Amino acid sequence: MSDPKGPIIVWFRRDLRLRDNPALYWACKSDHPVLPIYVWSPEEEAPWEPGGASKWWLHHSLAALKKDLQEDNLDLVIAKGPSLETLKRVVKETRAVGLFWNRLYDPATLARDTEVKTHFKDQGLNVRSFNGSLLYEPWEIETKEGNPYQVFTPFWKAVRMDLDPAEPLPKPRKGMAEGFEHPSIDIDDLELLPKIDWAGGIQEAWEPGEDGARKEFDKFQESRLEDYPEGRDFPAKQATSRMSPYLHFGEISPRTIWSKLLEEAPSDVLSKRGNSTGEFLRELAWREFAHHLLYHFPQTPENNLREKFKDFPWREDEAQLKQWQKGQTGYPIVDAGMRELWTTGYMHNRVRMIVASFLVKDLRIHWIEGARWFWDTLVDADLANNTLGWQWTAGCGADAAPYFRIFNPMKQGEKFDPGGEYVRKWVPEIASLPDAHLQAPWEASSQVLKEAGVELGEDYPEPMVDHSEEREKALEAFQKIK
DNA sequence: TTTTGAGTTGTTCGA
DNA sequence: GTCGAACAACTCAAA
Repeated sequence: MSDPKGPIIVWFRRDLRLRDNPALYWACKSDHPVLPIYVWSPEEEAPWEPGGASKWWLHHSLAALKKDLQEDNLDLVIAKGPSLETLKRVVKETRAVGLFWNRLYDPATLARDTEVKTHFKDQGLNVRSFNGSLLYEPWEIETKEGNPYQVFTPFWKAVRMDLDPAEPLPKPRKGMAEGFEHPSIDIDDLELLPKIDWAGGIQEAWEPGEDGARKEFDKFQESRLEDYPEGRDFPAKQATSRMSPYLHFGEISPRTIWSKLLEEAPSDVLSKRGNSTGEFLRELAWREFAHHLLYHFPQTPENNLREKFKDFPWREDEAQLKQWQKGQTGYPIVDAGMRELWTTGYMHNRVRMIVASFLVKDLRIHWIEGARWFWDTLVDADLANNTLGWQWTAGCGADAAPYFRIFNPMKQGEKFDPGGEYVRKWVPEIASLPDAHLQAPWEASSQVLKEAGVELGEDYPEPMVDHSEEREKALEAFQKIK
């Protein structure tokens, strides 16, 4: 059924870019026409189908990709339906000779891709998959015993110095691939955008797509990187890289980031602490670590990595979970974070830890409830990172926070939002309180509250629980599973 | 096989 | 106000 002049299909998934895209690059290198396709099949990622914010991002990324490909005379075909069936149909209709893609590593898509690969290989197609989203393949990095690393520091020591990422591949040259016509549905037909338009805040904060990724990275490298080690802890500063959604959807590759940063810095920045380039690349290695862990421990999105946590006395409390989700806990720094998330699809990393600690330790609601909420609301929702982050906070994951590390929301607020800028932005109803009372309004005198025009329980909630009491209860709960 | 050192992001208490 | 110790014991990774 295949035709010697038939196309090679490039199956786009979470690699929505032209530069350093191995599947696209090698397809364009061949002397076949290239047919790029995106197949929307969220049910194949169950139970982690992309959430609302993620779908918003995807919509705009696909539009950007389609436009970018057009400049190379390539027409992105959009389809929906089960991947294997859809690809079978397209292969048949186009008499394709090859199918290329970049690998993914989460359990659901991995299983699907294996099935797809087997099917088309049996059909005699040239099926090739590439590494487009990691610095190393998960199976390449192992301890001397041959096991996957479960502690970050030895992992980082093992990878940082020999990491010699191949030069990022260039954008395929125009004219290398002849356009190939095939019917497509509209991106709009995928219905990725919310029915109620809640995305205004996200729209303002982000520009999805490969161009957006490069602009954001350039800005980071030029102006935010130098202050990164210090500044990244202060949510009002916006000193983080903001690369997470772009990395998740593959709009920039980690290899590109790695090589761009190292070409201007000596490689010993990786071995000593305090250098901003090294500190940031270390964070990129955390992303790598998270993806390797998910590959080796595919049960962890739902299950504790540490077995003994099965007896942890989690509480079920729908009402409290809702208060947390809506940013109505009465703890300003927590509420600020949860509202930033709801409005912009993003939350500053420092604040993610604070709100996560509050859910898991103060409320002792199961970490998976937090993971699910983040999954639906974050534009950078990523199964590997989300799983590692929540299990780390809860204490049940790899290299986890020790049981006694319980964030104090008032202290964290005073330390990392000393001028109250972040809290005032997201919790405007208490913005007139003086700095001294901003992180704990219930401790202000009635006089101070009155002057600020704040009536607790009316304009802004009383604290939903008492932090120091809950801290003690959390410590007790950990005693039980010792 | 056994031993040894070490482990992202914190808080509280008492000197 | 500042500083160091305590907060458990365990698991991992390497020697």
